[in-house]
Amino acid sequence: MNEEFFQRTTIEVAENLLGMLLCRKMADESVQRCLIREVEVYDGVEDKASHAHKGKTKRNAVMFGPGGYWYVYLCYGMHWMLNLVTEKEGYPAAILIRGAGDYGGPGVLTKKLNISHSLNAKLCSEQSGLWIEKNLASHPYTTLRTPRIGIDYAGEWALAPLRLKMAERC
DNA sequence: AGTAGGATCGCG
DNA sequence: GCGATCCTACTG
Repeated sequence: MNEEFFQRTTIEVAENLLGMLLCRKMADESVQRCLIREVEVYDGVEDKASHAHKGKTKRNAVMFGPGGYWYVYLCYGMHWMLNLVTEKEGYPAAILIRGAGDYGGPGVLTKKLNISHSLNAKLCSEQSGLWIEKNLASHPYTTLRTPRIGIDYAGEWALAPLRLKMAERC
């Protein structure tokens, strides 16, 4: 994936991300490929649920940079959250990857794939050991949109249908 | 320097 | 429904 892919609107990238493969080079040089099933959109400074809402800080600085980089941070003192930065330089936005492969929940995902702070601000590319690939064997699915998880404090933004989930077509 | 509050999880 | 657990950001 090149920067053209990541620097579109966040919702666009999120829709594309579903059904693609999250690829991780493990310590033993093997590569794990996980189908991305669930993501959440955090778009702009207006969004009260976004870390960018309170302005640029040392932690969230990556969100303000160009799309195509990983934003990894610690949550609740024990879980690493994996986000993909989107949009152009100066516009803070990211997509939280909540579920991929058989791993449900953002904290479980990063634990299984051995993802932590060392990947923060790294490029989403094979050279960094964590990247995205198109899924050549994709199955048909529909996209389910619901409110995001764990952000009740965000007022009206807590209701916005910014969680995208892959659902089997029936 | 001290502190409040999380984009969670797994066990009851 | 709750406790674990620690970093960040904000306050004084």
